[in-house]
Amino acid sequence: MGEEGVNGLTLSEVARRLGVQPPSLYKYVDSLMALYDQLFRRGMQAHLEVMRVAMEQAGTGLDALNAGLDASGRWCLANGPIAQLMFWRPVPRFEPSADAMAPSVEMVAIQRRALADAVALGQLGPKADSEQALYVVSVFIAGVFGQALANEPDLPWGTGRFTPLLPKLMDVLPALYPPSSTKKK
Amino acid sequence: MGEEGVNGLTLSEVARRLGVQPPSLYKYVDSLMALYDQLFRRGMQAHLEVMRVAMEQAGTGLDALNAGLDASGRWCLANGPIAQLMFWRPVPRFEPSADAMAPSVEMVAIQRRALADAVALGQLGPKADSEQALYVVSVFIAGVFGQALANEPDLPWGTGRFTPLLPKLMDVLPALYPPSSTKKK
DNA sequence: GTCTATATTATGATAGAC
DNA sequence: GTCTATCATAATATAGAC
Repeated sequence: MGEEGVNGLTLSEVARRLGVQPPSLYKYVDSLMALYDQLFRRGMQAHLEVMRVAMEQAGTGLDALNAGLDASGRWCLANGPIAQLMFWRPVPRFEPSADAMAPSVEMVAIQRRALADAVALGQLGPKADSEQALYVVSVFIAGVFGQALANEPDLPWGTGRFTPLLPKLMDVLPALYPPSSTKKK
Repeated sequence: MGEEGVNGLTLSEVARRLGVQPPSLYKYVDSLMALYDQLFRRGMQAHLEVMRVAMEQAGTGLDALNAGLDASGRWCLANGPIAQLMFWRPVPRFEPSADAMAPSVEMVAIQRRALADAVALGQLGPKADSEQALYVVSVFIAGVFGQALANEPDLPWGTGRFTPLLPKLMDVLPALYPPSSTKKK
């Protein structure tokens, strides 16, 4: 997928690199689309786990959210093609199964919780406890990750022109959702 | 490209839809990659023109920048697959020619100029007259456009969950690059 | 400027031997 | 669990007739 594009994956090439004949693969996978589904499922699971651990270690509220996005960005950049498969859907006739999508639902939930915590802590105004705020955060991460992957895919997270911008962008969240009082965490 | 993904374009399918045999196409185009280059070049040209007109009509500084990004977003969403070809590079062995890239260079220049104007007008602080500020803006547009195209590709610009966020994000630019004095445009 | 015919290469998938 | 053989399909591209 890295060499030929995400939808350049073929069972023939997989077989070639495994030193095996193509029909042998059908003992392990039902079809090419089933293989994509496996890659999608495992990717979603690994990504969720990485994010969850980072957020739990960081605490609550904005700290957790920032740590989670940082971990997410690192994982996505380190797993470029899988992340593209997960978040950009570049394979026309591939629809992930409900099973494969499950971790994604959970991921949204923990981010939503972090936003609610940030509001409870007075880090953000009440409007940040919303779907819209979640979309804003998703735009930040999608923008940074997308630009990094398209323009400097080989640079590690935290270097280059784009990935260092994510913390700066997260710092303006309070400008978008100003806390009413001035109490700090 | 819309139906099969950007790199699902084939000369055979083009011929099929033109009601023509595949070899006939070689009178008009040297190769599949040359066809991609034409699509890229014309797309870049049209996109630049749309942006330039919108910015000139809107005035200078942040007004021009906002109008340009709005026009850009509309164009990209209305020309999804071409925009993907232009900004995401989803075709592995395709490298746009220098000729095809030329409008892109000009596009960066006019955005840079709008940022400099915004600083001169006191709308943004001096640090906004920088490459970094350009990257921030590109992250905004890439994030919004990417999320819109991936999640709600058929909704027009200005509707849905993501594209209405772009003006709100542009509104926080002064929080990222605060003007030193408080003079307004 | 269009066509037929063809070369070359590749794919996903199945049947069935071992 | 791996293989060979095969089916059906598709792609880019060229040669050369008309």
